Amino acid sequence: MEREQGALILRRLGLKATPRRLEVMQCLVGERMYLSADEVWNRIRVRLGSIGLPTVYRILDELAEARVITRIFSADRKQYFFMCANQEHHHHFVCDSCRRVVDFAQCGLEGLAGEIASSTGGRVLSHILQVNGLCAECSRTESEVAR
Amino acid sequence: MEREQGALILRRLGLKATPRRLEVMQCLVGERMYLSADEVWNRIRVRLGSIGLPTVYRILDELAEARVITRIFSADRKQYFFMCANQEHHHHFVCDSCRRVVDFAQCGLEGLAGEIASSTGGRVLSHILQVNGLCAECSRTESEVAR
DNA sequence: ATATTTGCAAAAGGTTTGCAAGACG
DNA sequence: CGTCTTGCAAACCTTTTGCAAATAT
Repeated sequence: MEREQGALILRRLGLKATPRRLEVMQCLVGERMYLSADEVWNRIRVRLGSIGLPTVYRILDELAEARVITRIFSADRKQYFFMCANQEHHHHFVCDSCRRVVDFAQCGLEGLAGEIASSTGGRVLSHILQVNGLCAECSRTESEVAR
Repeated sequence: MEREQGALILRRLGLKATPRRLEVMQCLVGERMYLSADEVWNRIRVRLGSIGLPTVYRILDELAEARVITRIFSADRKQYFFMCANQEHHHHFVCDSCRRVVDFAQCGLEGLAGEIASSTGGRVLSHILQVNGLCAECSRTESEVAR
């Protein structure tokens, strides 16, 4: 992501285009994997000289709120963040080994929502769907190791 | 769940059938909704006289590990627990209002796994699927209020 | 100029741990 | 009786907050 493009997104959100925000965005775009707040912090700290962890949290919250980035569910109860190019309804295939994320659109839950509604009488409002596994590369590496 | 039945489950897991464990299990069976550790604690505290919150956590961990209970994902980063009668592969329809849980089996993800594997070259190992909304009762109540 | 943003230190809050005392089988 | 459990207090660790100083527009 160009610096200018990041600034544009921020202004559209009514946020000032500060170096800290631009670095956070650039960091998340640069990675093809999800990161925790402190991982983002450690990466951009080097380049910014100094930035507080609370600031990173504040920025990540703003961006997640604005749906510029996505929170990833994790069993360790930590928050992870990922920049998705895709703004349509979609889900993530998350690699358990390298944490890379691949989007996929098909979720087939529209039909399921109808089934649940008619069988239970309730109303479906949202859903969480995340597929975990090994990406192509890690899958290959693992089978080589096994040999 | 009968007390004796709970004891049987515990013994099969190689765990001693202590009053604390039995109460935790009975509490979760009695509720048709998911509970946080401290909610379980507050409920069984009354009957046990005294029990520490760490003990509740330890018991919930053991039971979740053994898949006797399920952890529920929540946006507030707290852990919630629910006893599922159903041991087959299934998912939960969670009511956002009263937190009641309804199982459903259909998830249609077998096909999706294949699609992801063939399009990305990766391997699907697991998935998280949870549907949120309003159960029949809460859905009804809400529309009454709206009137 | 002024509202927004940030750093710092400290608090919050859920969860975990260490260890001695107690209970189950 | 020996091993598994539990209570208690304290630690942990991620995330949040308060407020004064700095910065973007």
